Amino acid sequence: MSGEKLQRNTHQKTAILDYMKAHRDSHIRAEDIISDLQSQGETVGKATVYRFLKALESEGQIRRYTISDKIPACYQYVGDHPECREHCHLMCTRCGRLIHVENPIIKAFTKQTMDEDGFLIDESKTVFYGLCRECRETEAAVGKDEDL
Amino acid sequence: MSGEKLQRNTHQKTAILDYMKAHRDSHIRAEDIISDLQSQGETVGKATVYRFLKALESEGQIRRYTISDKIPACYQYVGDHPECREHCHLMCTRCGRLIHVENPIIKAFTKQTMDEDGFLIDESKTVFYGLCRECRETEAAVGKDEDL
DNA sequence: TTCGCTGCAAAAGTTTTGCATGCAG
DNA sequence: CTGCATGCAAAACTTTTGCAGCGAA
Repeated sequence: MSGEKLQRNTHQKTAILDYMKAHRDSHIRAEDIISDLQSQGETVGKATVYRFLKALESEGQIRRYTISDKIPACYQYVGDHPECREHCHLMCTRCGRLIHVENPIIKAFTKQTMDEDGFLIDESKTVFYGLCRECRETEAAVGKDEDL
Repeated sequence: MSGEKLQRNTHQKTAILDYMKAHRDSHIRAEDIISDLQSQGETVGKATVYRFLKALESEGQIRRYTISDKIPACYQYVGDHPECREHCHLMCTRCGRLIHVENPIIKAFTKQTMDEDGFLIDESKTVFYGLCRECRETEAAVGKDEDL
């Protein structure tokens, strides 16, 4: 639970984690990390990226998910501190933005679900999908469906 | 919006959709559908399965997601009728069981999120992850961590 | 009969692995 | 120094596509 998977602190790991943190409000693919870091002059191979991404995911620092058909897997930084996982997230299916929400209503729902269904919700894993304000406004203005 | 993508009704499509409905309480991979249907004597190729799965997903009848590192993509039937999407789901990360929940608390949360953040939640896409009663009991009894 | 659907196999992508070398501790 | 981590390239998978033939309407 308090796992230290980073047995050695390499500049590759630092670069990847920094990248994830810097892009915490958007969805990024493994490929993005690789090409962006490499064009920044960082030496990093895809094997390292995939390996470290997987390690971070099992530590709970990042989350892996699918937004659309076109993008099989993307990753997002969700926080390394326990309190960062005490809330749930809203993800915009249009722009990929991730919004953190801490809301007592969800706590009430979590409790009720446990009482009625015996189901223990892990809030940190919960993501509400929908459209953020900006995307709704854009969509309303354009009146179109262009997906990403 | 009222799409009829099934322009022709073939036994392959029927078999795939029936399979999805029959297994609506668990997570299944494309590969499972292919091998299970084929061992039932159904002639169905993987191209057809992937094509139809994608069509069903864009229609909203099934949902695609990732549970664990080991399983990149799994699919689940979530209903073809509009009212079926008026609720959200609890998914057990241990056994993959999907539980349907209709709860006024969530409606309140949806409304509040819209008022405060301008974020329009699509409830039908929402999944709460956690442990179902059975898996919690099993886990408590075994006191172990074996994942799926 | 028509033309959308299917299966096959090849192609395109994505992720993992083996192994020699590099570098953090 | 020691041995975990990295990069490369090949392997293993997953998903998509082209195309000829099938079969539902």
